[in-house]
Amino acid sequence: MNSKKNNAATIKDVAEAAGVSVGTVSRVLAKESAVKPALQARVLKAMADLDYRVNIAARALRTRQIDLVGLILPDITNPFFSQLAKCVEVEAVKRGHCVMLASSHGDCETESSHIQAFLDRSVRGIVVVAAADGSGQALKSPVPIVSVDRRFGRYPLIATDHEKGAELVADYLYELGHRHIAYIAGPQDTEVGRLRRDGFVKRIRALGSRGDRVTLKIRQGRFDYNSGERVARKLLEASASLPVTAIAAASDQLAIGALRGARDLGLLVPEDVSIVGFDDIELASLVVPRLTTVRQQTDLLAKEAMDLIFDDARKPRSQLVSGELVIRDSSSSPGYS
Amino acid sequence: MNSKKNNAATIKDVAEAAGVSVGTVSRVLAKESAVKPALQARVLKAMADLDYRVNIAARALRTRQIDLVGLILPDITNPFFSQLAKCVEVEAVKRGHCVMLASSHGDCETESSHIQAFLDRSVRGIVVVAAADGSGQALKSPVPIVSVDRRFGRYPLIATDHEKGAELVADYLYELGHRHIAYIAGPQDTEVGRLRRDGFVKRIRALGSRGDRVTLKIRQGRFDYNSGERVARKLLEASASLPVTAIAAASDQLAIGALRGARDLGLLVPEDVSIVGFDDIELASLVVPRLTTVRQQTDLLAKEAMDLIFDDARKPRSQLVSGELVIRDSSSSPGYS
DNA sequence: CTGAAAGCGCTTACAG
DNA sequence: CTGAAAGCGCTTACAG
Repeated sequence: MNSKKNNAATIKDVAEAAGVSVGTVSRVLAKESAVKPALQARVLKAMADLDYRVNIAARALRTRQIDLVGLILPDITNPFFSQLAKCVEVEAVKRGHCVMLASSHGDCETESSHIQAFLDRSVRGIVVVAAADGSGQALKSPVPIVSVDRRFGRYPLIATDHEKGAELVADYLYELGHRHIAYIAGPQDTEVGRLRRDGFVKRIRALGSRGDRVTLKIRQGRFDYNSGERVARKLLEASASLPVTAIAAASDQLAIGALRGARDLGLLVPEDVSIVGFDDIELASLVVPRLTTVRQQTDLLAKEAMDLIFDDARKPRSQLVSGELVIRDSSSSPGYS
Repeated sequence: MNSKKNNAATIKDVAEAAGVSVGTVSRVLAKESAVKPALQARVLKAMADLDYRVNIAARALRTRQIDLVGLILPDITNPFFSQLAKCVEVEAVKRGHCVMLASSHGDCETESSHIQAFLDRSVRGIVVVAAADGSGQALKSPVPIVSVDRRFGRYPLIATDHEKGAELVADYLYELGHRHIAYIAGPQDTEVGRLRRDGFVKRIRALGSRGDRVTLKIRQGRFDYNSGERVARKLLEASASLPVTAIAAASDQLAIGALRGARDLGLLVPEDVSIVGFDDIELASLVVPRLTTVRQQTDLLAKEAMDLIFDDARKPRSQLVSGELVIRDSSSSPGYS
């Protein structure tokens, strides 16, 4: 019976080939512990000769840790989330980790079952964009969890300063001279939806009470293209008597839907109505006309989140990342032609 | 010393609590093997009482398998790929598996290092959209690998019938009466780019040699928005003398970029120029005007790929999924007003 | 600095 | 049908 099987080489095979103990091989694997150069060289050669690859499962069983971070998103096809996923993956790879991806489809139970699955797999940490407000309340986790964009349970949240971002838009539209404004809100059962709306509405009201009066219509949408189109249409059809000159939307997708809605009614943007979004997804600069919006710095959001997971020293706490107003072609002073 | 630690319960704890051997617990875990109902009930109760969760790493070490499939994409922010990722995730969850996501960023070395990382983690199989033509040639894998959309090495490929899809577009434009046509090709170092171009060009030439002559301009783009805009602009500016009445693009992103380019030149779509895409990403039905395109059935692509990974019985082999022409508002007969 | 050995938590022949 | 036991491939005190 040949001791050499056609299976992959193990640490034992390497130890034999190098004429050392498995402990020594393990130590050169770990890099930290000092091993005499001569032995180290022999071990390295044996590993190369045998095409040795460490067995991750065995290591995970011993150390109760694995180079893996979990990422849970409501919907990977949402361009903002896919942008975020990309950045999270980049940050994970930088740290020598892989990422496991799961979709909650906006459902809390699906979400928590995925979290449990990640925990079962001994992930190093979990990044989650919560499925809905109030999800994840009951959860206890042995590893760091950090929520991004939408808060999960009582875990720290890394998010854009939605309120301030929305204020930027309010200031901008008011300064342009708009006094008949509509706001298409995101879902009010999400914190993001509420913060953006509150930031916008409060600021507009404040401006209106100090200076010129402003009429403000608030409409409810989801975050997607279709509801943006539908709501904008109703808004613009209905406004024959008291026309709205500007629409601020809670997301770029809503705004892009609104662009469509306006177009279908034969209205020109920005001549007849200005439209402003939020997020600055890739598409925002490509639609016709290019969309004025608030840029979320996804790379920073991802980096902060991963720092929170990997920096054991740092106290885990929520953090806001500022949004930036990006002015493009979908906005102008009212009545401009 | 208390035998009860604050660590999670193991199979041994469950065995003790239920008064059976660990083998028996393992058997009820496996479900297959028959265990007497009375014992089974005791074990189940003990598991519930102790909030027992099986240790995946230990199981993986023993069985050399883990409920994990790998997914490698050139770029998750590409809407077609993110759609595909969503479908793959859904199919994986159906089969009780998690998915690991990695981005190759179009780089072959990054790609192969991710493949290796997946293999090291004992994934059940890998789905990969190749970074570039010819990538993955050298690779040997102990688990099934299947490529989707862009072939990886000599592994089976599940893809839309790009050639036939492109022919659909050629037939459609010709029948509408277009005789001055441009094609914006995808990268020719990708099979997809070549197949779509060849399908389109050959069919147009065939039609042109049998019936009315057709002038066909072929331009080179990548698959993204920006190159579509740039190329379309040059094409339409240059065509003052011999105007092009229709542009077929190798992807929706190209086509949407072309829409922008046309718009910036003051051209109306479809009145001045028809534009047709390929893929049917979500956005295609939301841009202004709605884009005529060829729909790729991502759900089917994902399902076939996963079937290939999980159906050990089935002979792994490539398969084409048909594309469907979706006619919307960006195309019409030439000279239509 | 290095080796011998225990042990992580499972699964699975092997008996009975 | 069930139990006792070996063993998957590592890491890490423990000696020396």
